[in-house]
Amino acid sequence: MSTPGRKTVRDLRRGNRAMLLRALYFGGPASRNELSAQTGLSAATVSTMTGDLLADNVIVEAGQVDSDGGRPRVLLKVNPAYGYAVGVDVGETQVKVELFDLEMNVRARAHYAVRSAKHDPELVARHILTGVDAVIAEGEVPAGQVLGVGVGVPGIVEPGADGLVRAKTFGWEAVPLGALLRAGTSLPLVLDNGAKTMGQAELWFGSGRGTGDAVILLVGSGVGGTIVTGGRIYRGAGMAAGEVGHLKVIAGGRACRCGARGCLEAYLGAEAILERAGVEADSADEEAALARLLESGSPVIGETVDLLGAGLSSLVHLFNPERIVIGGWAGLMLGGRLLGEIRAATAANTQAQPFQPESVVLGRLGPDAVALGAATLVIEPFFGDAAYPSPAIA
Amino acid sequence: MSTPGRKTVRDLRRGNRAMLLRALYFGGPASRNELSAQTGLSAATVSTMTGDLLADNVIVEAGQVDSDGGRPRVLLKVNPAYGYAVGVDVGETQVKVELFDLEMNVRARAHYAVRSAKHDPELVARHILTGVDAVIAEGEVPAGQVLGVGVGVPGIVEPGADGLVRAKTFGWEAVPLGALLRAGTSLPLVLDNGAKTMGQAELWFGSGRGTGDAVILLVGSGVGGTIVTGGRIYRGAGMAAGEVGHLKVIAGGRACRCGARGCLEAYLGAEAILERAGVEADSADEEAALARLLESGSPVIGETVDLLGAGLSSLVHLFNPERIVIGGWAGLMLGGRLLGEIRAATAANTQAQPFQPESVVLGRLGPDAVALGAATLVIEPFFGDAAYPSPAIA
DNA sequence: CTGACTTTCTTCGAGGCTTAGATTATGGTC
DNA sequence: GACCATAATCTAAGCCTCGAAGAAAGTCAG
Repeated sequence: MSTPGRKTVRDLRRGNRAMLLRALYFGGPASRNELSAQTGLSAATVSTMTGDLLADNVIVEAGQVDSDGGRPRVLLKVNPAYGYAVGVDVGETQVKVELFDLEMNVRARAHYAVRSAKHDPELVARHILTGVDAVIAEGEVPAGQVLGVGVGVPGIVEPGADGLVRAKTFGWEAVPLGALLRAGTSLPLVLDNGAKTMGQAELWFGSGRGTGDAVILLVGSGVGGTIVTGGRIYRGAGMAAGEVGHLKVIAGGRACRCGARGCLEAYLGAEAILERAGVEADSADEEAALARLLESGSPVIGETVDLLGAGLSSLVHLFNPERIVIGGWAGLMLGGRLLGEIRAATAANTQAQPFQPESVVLGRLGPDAVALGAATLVIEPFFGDAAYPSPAIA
Repeated sequence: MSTPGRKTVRDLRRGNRAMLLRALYFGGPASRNELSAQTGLSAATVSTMTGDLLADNVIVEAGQVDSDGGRPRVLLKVNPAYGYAVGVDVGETQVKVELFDLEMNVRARAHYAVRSAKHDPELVARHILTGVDAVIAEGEVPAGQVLGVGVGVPGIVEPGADGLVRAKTFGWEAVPLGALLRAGTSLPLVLDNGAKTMGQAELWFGSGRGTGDAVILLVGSGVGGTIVTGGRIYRGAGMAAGEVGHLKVIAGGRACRCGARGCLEAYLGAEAILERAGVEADSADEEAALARLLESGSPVIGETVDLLGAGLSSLVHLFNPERIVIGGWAGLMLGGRLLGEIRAATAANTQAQPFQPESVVLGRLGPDAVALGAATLVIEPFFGDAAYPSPAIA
């Protein structure tokens, strides 16, 4: 058994405070009275608590609204300028650094091209660090108000202070990216898999919004995923859960770049699809090539849909999710034209009872959400009880 | 986002009380002092809380132990006679009803043979109800002390008051077993999939003990499973999660009795293995037949191990579990001789990083644990904050 | 313009909770 | 028998949330 193990009477207030902040953050502006109804807390408690939060400048007033013949209600909202978070997307071709306020409006950006196929860890770290300084300067944010830096990387991030990253596609074998960054900044750092940061973005602001149990698929050049249980990203015992790309669909089948055979990623990512169709394309023109292939009516596409359906069926039977979100540029391209076929293929592989075809939907945020999601990782502790496994912190 | 939403100061005590009971239940007898250390609660709190629990008769003293030259410590333990739970295993060939005390000692049993392939729901319900009365009478338990009846059934149990069960193998299509039982007893009822009740048993008392994230496989005639996240069984949005048997291993492959193709269960359960080997056997002598097949060195066995390895690999990549437990009579038979091969097959399909071959282990409880696990479902609320999705309650 | 009414928000006392520190209980050691 | 060590309980203090009562800030009829 695990130990939820809450303790003192003070944790109680922390928890309730977090709940109230969540209601305010995701439910938009609300009056004290509405908050009381939403959270179940008494009006008295809401009153003292909002008093504290206002004093701390975490929330601010946001206008008034008349009430039928009574005292008008004062609306409250989270103060977007209370703090800022930096989100970083370490991608195949570039490093993107963006500064967000608490409402996740972009305040500044910095992009650095990276020569494909050559991902020197130290260079990447340097890009990130200069980028962080640049966006903070450009965004004109007071020094103490940056809450932290979230970094979405390919591959698996090991738990631990060094932020060890293993990413086959980058040729990274236990690269201590966390330590490299730690040496150059004193801001709080959070590292996580890019597919998970993107999943977090879809969960908070996109198609996953409001769901407690969901699977979010990121189909780009390769395939990644995020599993949501109980409204939170599930990371497993060693932060490596949710590797949907290496779900087996045909045991002993096509070789995958991970070294094994028959993984979903051996059939589904843009790279695998193009290879299977015999199309040559380097990562720069994958997008155009995939679009052409889709138009051409190649049988490879039909096979791909079938295999995706089989994979989704496995996910349905294992997780019984409320929703399945397909994202990533290739996923959106495929799903944009073939969502009906994908749903049908899934249904064909799945017992009717637990599966609703309409639960398979497309992502709403586009492929740029990795940095956004990485920034939310920095914000998340605000709204949580922190009694959950968190991404690696360096 | 989900809403942990704890509220009043009273929930706090309930939570701490549950934590303390858990420590006592799973950690065996302990002194107040040890409890204080284990739970992190102050000695004073432990003192008042144990006072309450003693007054309520939930715990009892269990002897003394000298301490180096000081006041001897008084040991406390959960009172096994505080209450009793009935566990029911609705199996293919029989209905087993067993009465347990809080320490999960069996106090009485009643078994009812069921003619194979004919599972009249009303008959099953009648067997259960007579069985419940019989074991309570035989166990000589005071009327008010039976805490409830837990029932492990094949197939999927829908959430809701009627306890709707869907079990293809029984030909049950939305059978309201909960309602049928409700009509015949006023005891609290809990229904869940038999693979999950067994998983719960392994989690609490068997090979899964102490793990927070685990996958427990039940391989019998068919294949079922239990997924454990955060120390609790994960049930998904509609109680249907963890259907490991319908994980795809070869998309478009062999037909499964669920109607789809390529499921793990189309290759792995005793039924599927024997079919693939061309052995005729009805459910009564499946066990002997499988044993013979294993001795014979049939190539089917090697294939089976490979496919099991592929399936486990999928589970590793999705859940990153701390441990994988293989249980069920066929699973134990297979794993008993071929555990090394199974581990190797899994490793061959899996990236080295997140997977430790030794994390695949055999179950420790044998196939009789379904009823035991069902009874624990009745006990579980005692130790929990109940703010988690629970099995269907009728 | 005034007074009644409505609705929102704040204040206050009560009841609970956990904690730290003092106190009592219970044994051994010299 | 004096002294010490450890275990368990008692007491006072500080938080927390809640319900009820009161204050605030409008509307609306006459």
